[in-house]
Amino acid sequence: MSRALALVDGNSFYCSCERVFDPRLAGVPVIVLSNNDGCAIARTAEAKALGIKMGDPYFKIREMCRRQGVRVFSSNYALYGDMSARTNAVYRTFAPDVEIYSIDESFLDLSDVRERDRVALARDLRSTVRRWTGIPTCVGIGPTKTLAKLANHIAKSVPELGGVCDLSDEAERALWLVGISVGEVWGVGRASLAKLQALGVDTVADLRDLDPRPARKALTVVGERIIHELRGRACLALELVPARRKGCAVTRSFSSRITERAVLEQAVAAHATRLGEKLRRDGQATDQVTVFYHTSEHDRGDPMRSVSTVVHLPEATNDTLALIRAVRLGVARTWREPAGAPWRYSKAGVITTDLVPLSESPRTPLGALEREAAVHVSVARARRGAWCRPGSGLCQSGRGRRRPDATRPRCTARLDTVPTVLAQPPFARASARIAVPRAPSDLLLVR
DNA sequence: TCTGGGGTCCTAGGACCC
DNA sequence: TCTGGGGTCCTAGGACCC
Repeated sequence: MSRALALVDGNSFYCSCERVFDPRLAGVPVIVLSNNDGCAIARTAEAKALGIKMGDPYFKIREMCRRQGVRVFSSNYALYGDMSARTNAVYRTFAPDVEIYSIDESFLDLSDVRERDRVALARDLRSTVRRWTGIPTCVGIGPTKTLAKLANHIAKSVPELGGVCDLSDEAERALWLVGISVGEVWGVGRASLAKLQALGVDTVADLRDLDPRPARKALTVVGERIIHELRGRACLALELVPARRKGCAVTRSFSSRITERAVLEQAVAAHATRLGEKLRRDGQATDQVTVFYHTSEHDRGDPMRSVSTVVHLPEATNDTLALIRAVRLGVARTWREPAGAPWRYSKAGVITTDLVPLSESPRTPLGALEREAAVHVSVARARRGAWCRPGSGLCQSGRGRRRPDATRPRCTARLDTVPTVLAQPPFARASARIAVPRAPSDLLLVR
């Protein structure tokens, strides 16, 4: 039996969750906003038809929403998480092997289902999920994850398919691939799209037929994997056991700009508290916390400041009080009283990137090496327009799906690096790393 | 002409995802 | 007035070691 994966995703998932609990929202444009009601992160088809884009700042569309009768919701992640669990419970009654890929997407292993029965099963799955949870879904089927994703994209964009698309058949698949832009492929973002277009690659079929070796030069091994996946050769495995989380962050924009140290300290303490909750829930711990805070890149003309500092803890912990002490220390080491116009900070957060299972965290070793925490403070003049958050790994121009503005200046902020030795002696952590044998080929992630 | 060589570890930054 | 909050993986290059 041939390998077959289905990607099932909830349509406009957050909006659909809201609709489950208020049937009057059916047929009405609905959007859900990000934290602080900053921008639109979920839109129903009716809202998309009004021209509302993913990530649109709410203040720019507020008036239009009012005029058009768009129902607007703040996000409610407890609700969405609960609904996600319900949909996955239904998926498991159709396929025992399910990888939960995101809050609204799961891969199902349909390899044991006969090829001619797969579409019917997918239709049954859709209607059952709709009946039992109220959530509308689409299903894409293919021999690899990348093709299942693409099939799901087709299922969503071609209404005649009734929400299900099966790309198992190679000849039929080839017909679809010539008509789809390469930018729709999972893993091809804005930067890769530009490189591919320069190589004369416009459609998914073009990419499938590209020689993998030059592709690797332009797009790294990731691009080479995509090509093999598009040809039906699986490079990405179904991951049934969720991987241990490697990092954890709690960050928030302030609802309004802040200038006072006490307010900042309160905020980072709250973030540290939340961080401790997340770590304890996962049975993880950390021995270093990065604290950052910065002014807004949108406040051109204001004095700008971006701070990121690493605070080392004596031993790995997930204790709230220890984490709060650490982040307050981070603020104490970096806070500056303004000489002139105050810095108006827009966002703060705490990040850990080196989590260990609590059971593995070693006791403080005697005579351990002292380490230094470097405090990076960048001061960028607004008129120069340069801006980044050094040391945080969170450069605005390079991360996430933020940065639609290609003209935004790159990170050229001047860095003043001020090494700071903490009063509390930091300690090196005995290595908890376990050597993992390398896969025979770096291409194949399938086990 | 020519400045050792190779391995590992770590970090910063880029790119992508939802 | 008002522009999200998380994550992952890959590569290059420096530090360090023998």
